[in-house]
Amino acid sequence: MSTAPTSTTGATSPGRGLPGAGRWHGVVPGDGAASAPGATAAEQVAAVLRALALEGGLRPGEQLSEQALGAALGVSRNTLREAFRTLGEEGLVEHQPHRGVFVRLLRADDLRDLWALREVLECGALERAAAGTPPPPEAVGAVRTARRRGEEAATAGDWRTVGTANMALHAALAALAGSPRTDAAVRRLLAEVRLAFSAAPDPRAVHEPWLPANALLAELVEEGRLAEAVPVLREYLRASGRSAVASPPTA
Amino acid sequence: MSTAPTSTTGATSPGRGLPGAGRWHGVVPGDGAASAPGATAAEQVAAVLRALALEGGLRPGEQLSEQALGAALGVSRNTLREAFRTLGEEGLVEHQPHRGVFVRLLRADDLRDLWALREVLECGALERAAAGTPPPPEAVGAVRTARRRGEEAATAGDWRTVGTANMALHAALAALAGSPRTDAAVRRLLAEVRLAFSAAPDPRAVHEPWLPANALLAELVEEGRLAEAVPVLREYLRASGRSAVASPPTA
DNA sequence: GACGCTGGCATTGTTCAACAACTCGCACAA
DNA sequence: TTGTGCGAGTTGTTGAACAATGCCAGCGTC
Repeated sequence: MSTAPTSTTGATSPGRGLPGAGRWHGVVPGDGAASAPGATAAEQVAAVLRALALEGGLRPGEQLSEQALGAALGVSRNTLREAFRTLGEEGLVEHQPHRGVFVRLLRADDLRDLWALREVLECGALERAAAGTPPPPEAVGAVRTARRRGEEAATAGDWRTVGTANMALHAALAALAGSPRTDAAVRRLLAEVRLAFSAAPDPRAVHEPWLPANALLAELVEEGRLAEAVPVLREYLRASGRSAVASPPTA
Repeated sequence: MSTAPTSTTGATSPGRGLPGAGRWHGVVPGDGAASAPGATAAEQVAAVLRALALEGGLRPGEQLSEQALGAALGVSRNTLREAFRTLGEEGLVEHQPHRGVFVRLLRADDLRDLWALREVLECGALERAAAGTPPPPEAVGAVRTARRRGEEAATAGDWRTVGTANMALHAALAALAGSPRTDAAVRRLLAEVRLAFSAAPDPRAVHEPWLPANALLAELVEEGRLAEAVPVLREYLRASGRSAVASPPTA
């Protein structure tokens, strides 16, 4: 299991310890990974690291040294620790007491678990939305926007953005239920899903196949046919899960 | 540590001081809420505060002062902050930047949301358990144990423990699916549920009515009739949710 | 009297330096 | 080869200090 080549650099490697350490400096100030200006430093740091992990800037299994990262990001160890705790609850990093914080490494079992729970949560949310009062226009708009963004990015060949839009679409579908706790749970799961995809060598192969299904789902939602969207989403997730498990990210 | 005035802090605060502040001292040392000895201080603090919040030791809406609490618990502000972060992710406290952390206050909408998601998650987990391979004996044993504990506590008239066992039973039911992420999500939800119940004036009225349903569920599970347990659990949760919303905790 | 402003004050946010506690790799000895 | 102790390095925690923010009371104005 410890086949991870990155683990060897765990202790002290002045030159090669942290891959692309210097780049963090360029990421810190006013990075595109917008974090609210009013946010605290810990939240900003968490946002930066989240973006980094989700875009493949951090290798799964890699250890995040408090001292090195704190220096690179220009924050104190205490602030960095608060950010770590936030990311830990999101499932992006793993905290091992007295050992350190490691970028989460997802295995086949994790992927199965992830997709199984997604099916329960997302389909459950959509079912609730279908059973209750029609969702507000903004919620439907979010679905439409996510679909459009994904298709535009696909046209532009920006497959990583397609992946982002894809996650946004699923979040928007779940948000139709109008349940803040469902939203939070789905957000957590999708963060892990993105982490799993972040290491994919060919983003296009990962994201492109689902564009037609996304379009169908968005159209059903826009037409208010939520009940019909539920089985579509369920089949979608099952196929997607099989695909993800078949091509494990940590080949 | 012995510095427990807590009155000085409220010097300029004519409105509301910290209700029951002095009681913290009695709970801190070797409290029943056992936290693993190997755990870090931050985790121990989180465990103490969690137990306090769940047993009504902290009033919903109450502000948790870093300085006062840190002094009372004998830890530094930084450590306390880490514990706050943990509890915040569990939904037990709410962190408002530059204002402080407050014990979570659950409103009627929160209760509706909570129970709706419980239905999706718990029933979804049970359905999955029914569809897959039979759960391991330990998982079934956990259900049996939780049921027994609840009934014993009821006989003894210890209704707060009945509530705890009740939550454990629901967690055990969801755990039959064998999904770590489902377990984590359910644990989070149940923590909030316990928080909602913590302020109940009459624990018996809250917990006693569900003992028969618990027994039925446990028996179905022990006999391997998981599929039959699903609708039972669903009706259970709907009735329980109606009851909880009908008698809001912050009457 | 009601409203808006401007202070002071308490609390939170963050940093820093230091020490304690722990893990891990490595040399050494049986 | 195996076990053990040592030492370096990391994480855990503290305490103090300062900055930034929010709250509240007092004041003046309308």
